Amino acid sequence: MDHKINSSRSGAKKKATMQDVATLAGVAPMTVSNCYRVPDKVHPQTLARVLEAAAKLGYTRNRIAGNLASGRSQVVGVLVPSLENSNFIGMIQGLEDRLHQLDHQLMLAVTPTADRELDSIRTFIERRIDGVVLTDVQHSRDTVDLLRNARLPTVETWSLKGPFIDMGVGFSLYDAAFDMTNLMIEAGYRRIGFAGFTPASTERFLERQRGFEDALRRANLRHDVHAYTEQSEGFAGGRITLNALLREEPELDGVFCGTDILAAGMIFECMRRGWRVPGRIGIAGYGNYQIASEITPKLTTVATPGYEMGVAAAEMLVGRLVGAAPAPVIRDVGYRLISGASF
Amino acid sequence: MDHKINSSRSGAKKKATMQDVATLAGVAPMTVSNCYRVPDKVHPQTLARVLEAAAKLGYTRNRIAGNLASGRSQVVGVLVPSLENSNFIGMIQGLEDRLHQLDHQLMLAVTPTADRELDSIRTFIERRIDGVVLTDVQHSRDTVDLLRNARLPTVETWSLKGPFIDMGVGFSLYDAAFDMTNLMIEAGYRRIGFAGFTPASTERFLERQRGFEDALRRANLRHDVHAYTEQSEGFAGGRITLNALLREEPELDGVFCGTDILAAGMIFECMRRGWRVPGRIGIAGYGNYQIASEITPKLTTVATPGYEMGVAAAEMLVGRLVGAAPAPVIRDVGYRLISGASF
DNA sequence: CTGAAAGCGCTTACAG
DNA sequence: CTGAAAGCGCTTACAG
Repeated sequence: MDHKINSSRSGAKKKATMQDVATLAGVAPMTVSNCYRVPDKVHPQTLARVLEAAAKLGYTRNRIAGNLASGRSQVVGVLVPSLENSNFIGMIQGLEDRLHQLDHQLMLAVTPTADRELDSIRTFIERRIDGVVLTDVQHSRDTVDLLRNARLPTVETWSLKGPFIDMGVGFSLYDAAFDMTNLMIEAGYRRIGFAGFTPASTERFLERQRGFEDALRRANLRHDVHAYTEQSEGFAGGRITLNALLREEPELDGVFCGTDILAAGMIFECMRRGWRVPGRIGIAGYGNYQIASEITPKLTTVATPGYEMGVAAAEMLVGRLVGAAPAPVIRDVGYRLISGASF
Repeated sequence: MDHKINSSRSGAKKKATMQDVATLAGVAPMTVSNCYRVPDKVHPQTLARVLEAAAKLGYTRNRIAGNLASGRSQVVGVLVPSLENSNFIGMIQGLEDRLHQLDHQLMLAVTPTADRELDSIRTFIERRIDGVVLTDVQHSRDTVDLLRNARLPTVETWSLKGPFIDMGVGFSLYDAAFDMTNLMIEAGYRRIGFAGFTPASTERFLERQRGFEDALRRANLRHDVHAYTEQSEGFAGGRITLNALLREEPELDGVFCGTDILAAGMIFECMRRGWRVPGRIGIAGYGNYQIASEITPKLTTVATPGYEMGVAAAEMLVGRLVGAAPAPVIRDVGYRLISGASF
């Protein structure tokens, strides 16, 4: 036998193949294959014999070869614009967990720009991934075309609206804000303000703000107390917006903050003023960032369902691959209100 | 031609192959292959003709087939115990960035337990990854054996000490703490305490504490002012340890906190007391968490080089694969002191 | 610079 | 429950 091909790892024993296992077990290679793919359909004694032979040889199946023959890679690609955002991390975690259970693997690409997204998708397709998970629904024309032409099962996340290339999963920012605001109203708050960032995430903030306003409107309460600050202000934005809100509504008794960073910053500011939270003022957050549970009082906040979205995306993709009944193409995974002590 | 094999995607056009491109371009399949692998060695005119044919057919190479033929997958696996820890995220980011530049892909597994780690490595090997990056140097006997027997290029991270299965990359916690403490000493601080968590991360904290103590010892300063708290206390740990340190050393003028969470909590406590930071007291952090730059004053802290570690791991792995000169097996990526305004 | 031949290690649809 | 034959789409070492 000629081992030259193995030259780069000249010291390595050649890996055992299915053929080797078959020979040792006294069966055909296909039977070995059956042992791994459909063990139920193999006679228990045969199965035992084969597995023993495999163990003796230290055999590990080569799924690359299997992929080529079957046309399925059991790999799903996920693209996120950044790893800084804990929402995306949660989604990756959900994907990984569920995919692992479903015997699929996760290939990750970080794609801060449209070019890089396109590039990574192209590479993923060359690697014959079975499906792809995209962040958000804004993608270049080229990306959309590429995905469509390849007929690659695709899930877009963080939106319920689309337009979707294929499938979508998300939740309603509006509903989340609406519910949270109602919770504050039910708790007795009557003069509630909204604090948000500007202008970066305008679209996403607007949806929250509409939910906020509609809840107040329905309760016949004042719904036009808003304040905005730059994202770059960090915690200081909490002080800035609190001051602004108080100027507009001196009787302010509650604030719905568009993110936990603002909420935390506002709590720090209240601490500085000697205001009790709650008591003097109630504060709601959004995002369930790490700080939400570290701060005192813990924030009552909205958990964005990154993890759940990842799980759903994994299920939608694998469901499609195994050819189950055509599942719904858009999934609403909802959200959770995390109950803290900040109002 | 029989298309039945394609049954699960019956509507799909069959994908073009290298053979198809070759036929259209009037060359041999191998020449098409050459166009992709070694374009420099192909006559420019031939190259152009082939690429044109490929474009016309919407051809995308099938790297799965290439992998099988070449024995190289150009995929690197990374295993992290959790995605909650921003240090690991940084490492993944570094890996992904560098790997992308080197035309390799990243497969990710989250492995909170030793069993899951072993399981994922097994799957990775079945997928014939070219190398693997592990978190830390504590791995089960089975994992070590599996990796050794497979002769899979392996990099273990976050340690300089090993013992390593193969290669290792890390930095010195001791040096980082030593340098930071010296910085405080040079800044004029004379009664510096150390605040840490207990008992979770004992080993890693001890290394920091030794660096801290040696720096003070060298300057003939008191080096036995320590306080510990539970990790679960979050920011409150800053208050707890500050109080404890003050009981031991009423003249305390500085604190080196084992993590930014403690440092931030301590700043909040100082805020509450009306103490200026710095001025009344100087505070150093560790970890360069997100909060380090969000808080006022910004923390002077140690940046753990997760990103750099990922980059280094990518280079070590790919370097090994292309068979470059046997590179050093252990790499110290150092650390950076982030200069804030907290002392 | 170009290419013929063999082979990478599996899985497929099916018959027995 | 078992297996013969063909084929998945590339890359290899080499000769010309």
